[in-house]
Formats: sequence, C-alpha cells, structure tokens
Amino acid sequence: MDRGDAFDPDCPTRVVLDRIGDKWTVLVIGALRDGSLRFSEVRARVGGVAPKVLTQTLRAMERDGLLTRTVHAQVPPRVDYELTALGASLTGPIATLTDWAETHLGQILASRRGYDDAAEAR
Amino acid sequence: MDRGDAFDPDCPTRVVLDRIGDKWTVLVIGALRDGSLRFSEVRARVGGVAPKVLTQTLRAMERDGLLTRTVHAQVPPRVDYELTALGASLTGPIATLTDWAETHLGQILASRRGYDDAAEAR
DNA sequence: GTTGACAGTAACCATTGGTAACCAAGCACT
DNA sequence: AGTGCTTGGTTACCAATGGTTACTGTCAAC
Repeated sequence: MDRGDAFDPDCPTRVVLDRIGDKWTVLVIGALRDGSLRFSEVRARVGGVAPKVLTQTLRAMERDGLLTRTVHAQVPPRVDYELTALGASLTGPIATLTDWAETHLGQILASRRGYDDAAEAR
Repeated sequence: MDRGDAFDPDCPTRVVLDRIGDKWTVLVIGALRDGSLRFSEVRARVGGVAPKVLTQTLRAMERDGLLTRTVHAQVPPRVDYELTALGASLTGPIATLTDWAETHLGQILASRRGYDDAAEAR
C-alpha cells in the first residue's frame, strides 16, 4: 500500500478525507489563503463558527501540519495562524471544489425545489 | 448574489459545501464513477458504511440531483443508482482531492506522529 | 411451510456540533 | 484598591447527527 485506497475503511487515507471533508477545515483554509490571521480574524471571516469548534479545528489542523500556531507573549494575547506549505498545497484542490459548488449551486437548488414540490403534491 | 459566497453562513453555497464535504457522498461518487450499481454493491464498495447512513446519503444525493434511483419491480427487489450529468461533473474535483489525500498522506501522518511524541515527552 | 435474497427500516446508543457563560493576564483609569 | 477593557480561549451543558444491531416485507424456490 503506497498511496492508500480511500475505499478501505481501515486505510489511513480515510482519515485524511475525514479532515478535508470537514466543513470548517475547508473554510479555514480559504480564509488563510492570503496570509496569516489571528484567531478573531479567522472567526470573523468564517462566519458562524463557534469559538470552541474553531479551536478544535485549528488544533487538529496544526496537528496534521496544515498550519502553524504562534503565540506572542503580549497582553492582550495575540495568536497568529498561518498555512504551512502542506496546507497551502490544499488550496488548489479546494478552490476547484468551491468553484464547482458556486457554479452548480443553481442546478442543485432547482433539483431540490422540484423534489419538495413533488413531496407537496402527494 | 450570482455564484454565492461560501463565507457567508446564510448563503446556500454553504449548503452545497456541506453536502460535498460529507465523507460518504465523496466515496459514493467515487464508487459510481464507472457506472450504475445497486444498493448492496455500493455498500460493498464503500467499506464500513451502515445501511441507514447509506440510505440517507443516497436519498440526499438524489434530492440534490447528483444521482438517479430506479426501482425495478422484482423479487428480490433491485434498485439501481446512477450518477446524473451533474453528479458526474463532480468526479473531476473529487479526483483532484483524493489524489491530494493519497499523495500527501505520508506527510500528514508524519506530522501527527511528531505531535504525539511531543505530547508524550511532556 | 420455511428458507433465502435484497433493500431497506426501527430502535437504540455514542459521538459530535453548537450555545451560553465564564476565565486569565495585564494595562489604564479612578 | 477596584473597575473595565481586550484577546483567546475553556467549561458545562444540550441538541443533532452518526453509527450499530436487529428486524421487516415480498415472493420464488425447495
């Protein structure tokens, strides 16, 4: 097993897909695409994320080597988050994905509307 | 709002990202890439998925127009799932992503190991 | 009549995601 | 001395989701 097989549940590739598949991870990477941000800035960019969940996400990403976390001994505290080379290499695939999402959004919503109408007619 | 903005929590693009971000959706699309399959075949290909969850995933994908579900009035029953053009158009972006996952798996696991060792040394 | 295949469903439990409230450190001001 | 302000979280709690196991319906074949 060299590159992993995403269909085997016991293969670690699955773990990677789990992380990428995480909604917040994708958004955080998008937020950090243009440079480092501090905690509250990430929070502001990624609308609607609870601080607890953001902390979890950032720690998991740090653990996986996708970003670095640097604490400045200041008051008030300042913590900067920045993508590593590994994290930055993910921006490409993710951009592909969000592009798809944004261009096909209309089709999906239309399909969903049709489905709802059919349910209503029953 | 034409294409949507994934960073606004109230924007429907978020909904699309949620679906794409779903672990099982990605794997199901991969499984159906080469043609239609029946329920149990999908289940076998996507190792480790519980039938309930697979049903939920497939229904949601049908609702979003990513695949079609055709029931054959037979006994034993036969249900075929097949990607729509919309669903097939997702295989590209997803392949990009799984490629990334499989090639960078080593780096991530290495980073994770280092993190664990550091925690242990404390 | 009972066994077997297929495609689920039902009931239940575990894990996760999310909310609201609070905390710690240091500085400025009173 | 005490109060308030800031940032970057943590804690306790609750709801929603994900997952597991067991069961169901139908009809053909034995």
